[in-house]
Amino acid sequence: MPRSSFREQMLRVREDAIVTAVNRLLAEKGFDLMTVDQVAAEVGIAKASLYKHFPSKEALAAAAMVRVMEQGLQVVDDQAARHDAGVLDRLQAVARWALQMQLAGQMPTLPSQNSSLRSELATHARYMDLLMEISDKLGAWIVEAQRDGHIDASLPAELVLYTLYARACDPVPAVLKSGGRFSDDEVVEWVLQTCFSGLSART
Amino acid sequence: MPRSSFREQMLRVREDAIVTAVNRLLAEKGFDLMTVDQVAAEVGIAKASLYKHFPSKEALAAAAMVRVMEQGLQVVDDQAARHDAGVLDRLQAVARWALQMQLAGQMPTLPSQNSSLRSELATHARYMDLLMEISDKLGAWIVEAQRDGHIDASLPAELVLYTLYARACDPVPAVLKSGGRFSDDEVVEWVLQTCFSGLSART
DNA sequence: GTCTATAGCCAGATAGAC
DNA sequence: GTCTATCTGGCTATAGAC
Repeated sequence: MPRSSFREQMLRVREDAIVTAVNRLLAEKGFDLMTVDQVAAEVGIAKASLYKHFPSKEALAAAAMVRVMEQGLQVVDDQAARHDAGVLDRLQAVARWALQMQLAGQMPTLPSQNSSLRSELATHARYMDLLMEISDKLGAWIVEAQRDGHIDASLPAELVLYTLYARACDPVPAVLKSGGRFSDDEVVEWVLQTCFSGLSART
Repeated sequence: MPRSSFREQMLRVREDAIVTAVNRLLAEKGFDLMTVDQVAAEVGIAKASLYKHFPSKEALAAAAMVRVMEQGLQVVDDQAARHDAGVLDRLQAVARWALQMQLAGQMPTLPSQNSSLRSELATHARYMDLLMEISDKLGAWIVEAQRDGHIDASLPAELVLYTLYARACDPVPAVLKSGGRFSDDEVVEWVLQTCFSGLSART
């Protein structure tokens, strides 16, 4: 329908701006402290207009989570296409991306205790699909890394996966950065090093 | 004043019950999702009575944090009194205590983004004193462990300290436990192992 | 689909009797 | 110090004009 494509494009651009604002605010303050008024103000539209695009605050957060997970899945697939790297390098590259996003203030956090948000996300098909696809792919790499002796095979693969996921909301990088004495890159590499050598097989 | 001691004792018992309820609710839902009504209901008194003991919700949380840090300081001092253990064993024992408290639902969490709470805590003398005393003592052990080659000396001591503190709010143990396939002790030891071998000196 | 204005709700905090 | 009842403000969400 070329007749409606311009309007649809405008719609997508507007919704993209909304999701960008939500993403930033979620990264800065988390879901509970983010208000819909702040989102509207940051986008520069009225609050009621927001609700024409998204039916609830939870839906706003879900949209931001979906977008960041699409980006994450892209990173995973990019790593899968590398033929020069082993599974450990790929896992590290994904964790590095998450840490860099977090330090750049672009990683939305899901304060794991909010029930309304969690139940909404659990019923969000696209979100759950992305979560499972990423988990499956990372899980396969983890099992392979354990088989090859790069990751301690006595650890449950779940523990390894959750430990990697937890880097996306690790408070340590932000606190270290706030001290002002280290660069982002230093912080990222230190955290990566302590994380992965903690998971590595005993020598 | 022996005349007033009975009343004062009752007061302390009542306030202790309040702090216990706050502690549990903070561990369960965090500061933002905990309501003062819930605290009052759990203690079995009216909300207005709470405000006779503590002037604000933030003060309630601060009291709970002070108590848990007094317990933590006690653990640190107990470890300092052990003559059979090296610094690494002592650091591990403290981290183990924090993880066990968390899995038992008794470790209050401070969702690091709330500004009203953080500013109140920053002006809370007893809280800051405890934080500094614990940090000083753990910091000394960390430096010693680095000098002795038990912890990677190329890592900033700050990073090591924050990494240990972060175990108290690590989401990994709770998620692993919720799967139901592992015991608390297994989870604690796995997390400790990955944490400390990540910090250990390269061999 | 955008806005202004407001409904409805809930949580933190307080008044005032006892 | 405890209670019941209430105030106050901020938040999500919606009504209704344009």
